[in-house]
Amino acid sequence: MTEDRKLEELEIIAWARLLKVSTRLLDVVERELKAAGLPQLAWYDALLELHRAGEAGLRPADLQKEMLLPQYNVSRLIDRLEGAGYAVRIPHPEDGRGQVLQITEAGRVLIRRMWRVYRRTVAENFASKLGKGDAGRLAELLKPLL
Amino acid sequence: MTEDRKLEELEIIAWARLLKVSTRLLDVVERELKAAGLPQLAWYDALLELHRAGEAGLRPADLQKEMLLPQYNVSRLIDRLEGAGYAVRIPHPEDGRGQVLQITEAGRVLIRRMWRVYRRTVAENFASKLGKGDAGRLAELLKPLL
DNA sequence: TCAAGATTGATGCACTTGCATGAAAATGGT
DNA sequence: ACCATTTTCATGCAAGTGCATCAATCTTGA
Repeated sequence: MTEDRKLEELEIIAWARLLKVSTRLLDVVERELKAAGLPQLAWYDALLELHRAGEAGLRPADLQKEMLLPQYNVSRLIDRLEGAGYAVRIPHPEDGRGQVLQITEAGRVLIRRMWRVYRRTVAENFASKLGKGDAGRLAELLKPLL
Repeated sequence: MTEDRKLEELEIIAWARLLKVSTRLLDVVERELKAAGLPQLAWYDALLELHRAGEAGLRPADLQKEMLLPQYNVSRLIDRLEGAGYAVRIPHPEDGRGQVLQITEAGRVLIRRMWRVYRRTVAENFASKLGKGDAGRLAELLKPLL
């Protein structure tokens, strides 16, 4: 049974703050990436998944699940990644409908360049503002929400 | 001086989790709103600001600051709100360039309808998953990030 | 084995967003 | 008072997203 009680004041505040913090930080990250002449964070996320998948590659549907994006959106994101030379589509050897995605060397280079900017931005705007041990506490608090 | 040390593992985890939780929950909220035949959350945010501004109304530039949206985006959001009858643009009496935005009665009705769905979704997917006192702790941890 | 249904991925079309720029009014320095 | 600058808001055009739907292939059950 799902609870149906009213939201407490503190719960609303926590939710609002969570929302504000994450959108604001995402905003900063996107701005920094753009300022550095780099693509959107979504490209990073996608390429990172492909990178992790390694030689075996990843199927679009799996990428979709990881990224919480609608199918058509993934399809077009791949279009652009492939167009830019950061990933390739390979026909799936066993499933004639599907394909396998792999990151290219250029893609790996891009990931590293993006990570430098990403890491710095998160360090400056997130990590450095937390007190000692707070990151761990925050992670713990958020765990049940996943 | 901004810190430049590497990110600790726990900090990365906290950041990733924060991101995941907020985007996932936002996703659910948007889906629930749509399922209820209601507009996007952005409309709620905008109308709520206008509602809070009361009789005096709000200038587009102020709305923009609150909502963290680019100027052109706010301009067009207002177009749609006005087109749908939820808000009105009134020429600013003293500043000939500007205008004042006011929520309409229909807008107030919409807010209430949206809040019911919004509240329920946040209660079910956020508040109810937190332990006793965790909302307060979460809010405290996030405070310095604002 | 074969037809019904499910799964995988792409795409046409309408709408939204991003970017650059514009027009109109206000402000500020001389 | 006047011109240059700034502020406020809108908009044309390109790019991205949402939605519905499609074609191709795979799976399942009789």
